Amino acid sequence: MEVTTLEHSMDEPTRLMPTLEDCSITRQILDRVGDKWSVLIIVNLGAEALRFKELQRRSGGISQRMLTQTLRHLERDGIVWRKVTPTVPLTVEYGLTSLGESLLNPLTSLVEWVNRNNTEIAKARIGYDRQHETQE
Amino acid sequence: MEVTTLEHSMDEPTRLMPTLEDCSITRQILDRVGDKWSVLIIVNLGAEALRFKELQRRSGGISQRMLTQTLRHLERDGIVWRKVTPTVPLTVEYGLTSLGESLLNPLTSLVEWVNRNNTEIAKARIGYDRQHETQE
DNA sequence: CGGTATCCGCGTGGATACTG
DNA sequence: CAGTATCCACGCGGATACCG
Repeated sequence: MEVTTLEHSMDEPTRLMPTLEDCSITRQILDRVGDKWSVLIIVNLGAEALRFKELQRRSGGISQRMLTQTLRHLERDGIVWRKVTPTVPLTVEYGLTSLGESLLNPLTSLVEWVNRNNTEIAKARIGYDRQHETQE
Repeated sequence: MEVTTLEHSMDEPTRLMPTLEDCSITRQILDRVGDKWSVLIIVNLGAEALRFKELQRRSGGISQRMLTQTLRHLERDGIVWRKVTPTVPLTVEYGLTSLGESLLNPLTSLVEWVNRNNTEIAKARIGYDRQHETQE
């Protein structure tokens, strides 16, 4: 990976800036992370492997269709595994692969950033909205 | 770096992640990060403050409308600042606030994760697709 | 230069019904 | 239980035209 040394006058030391604009694959993965349910599913599976119905219950109001779709995408990307036990009725379990586990870390730091800064963001929004409510 | 095998016993009730499903604000920020252009804009502004046109040129094929919209959202959230200099013609500069700078870190780790694992993901996709191409 | 306004196609995702 | 199939509303985002 090429390292771009940036002369930051901020308190930040040198940071390597990964080029992302040229990798279409990066865009694709980011889209996956950014879609409506992926993060929630990954986090829920991060604690333990779960069956379909249980996963659905823990994921708030996700519909059956969206849960299936999201799981298929994540399975295709090698982030979750799927194990079918042919009992009657069927038992299907989902969990994170090692790749998925490794994704949990950057994802966690992102979620933690949000949790750390959500009040500041909320304040910023209020300030912005007040300043721009000249006329409605 | 190999994945630290975090083996969660099934009876382990404690969560290793902050709960995100109950915070609607978290969902909102994640949506922002996940939308088509935000990450690209933030990373581009991470290097240096930029004027509108220059930012547009560095952001590949983003349209004027989407760039404006994305910047307004990020400004509202307190992630980027906007400075207007009333020259003729107008000079408008955008940059990251300290909040935005702090977001750069988790974002970078996420992008780096993608860069580290994109080949593995690509392989996983090929394998999945081959296994599921029963008929086309 | 740095936007806003308008139109519109297309994909995302919800609701519902049905299957193995 | 764990899906698939179908229909459809909504909003994202592109293209284009115009403004201060």
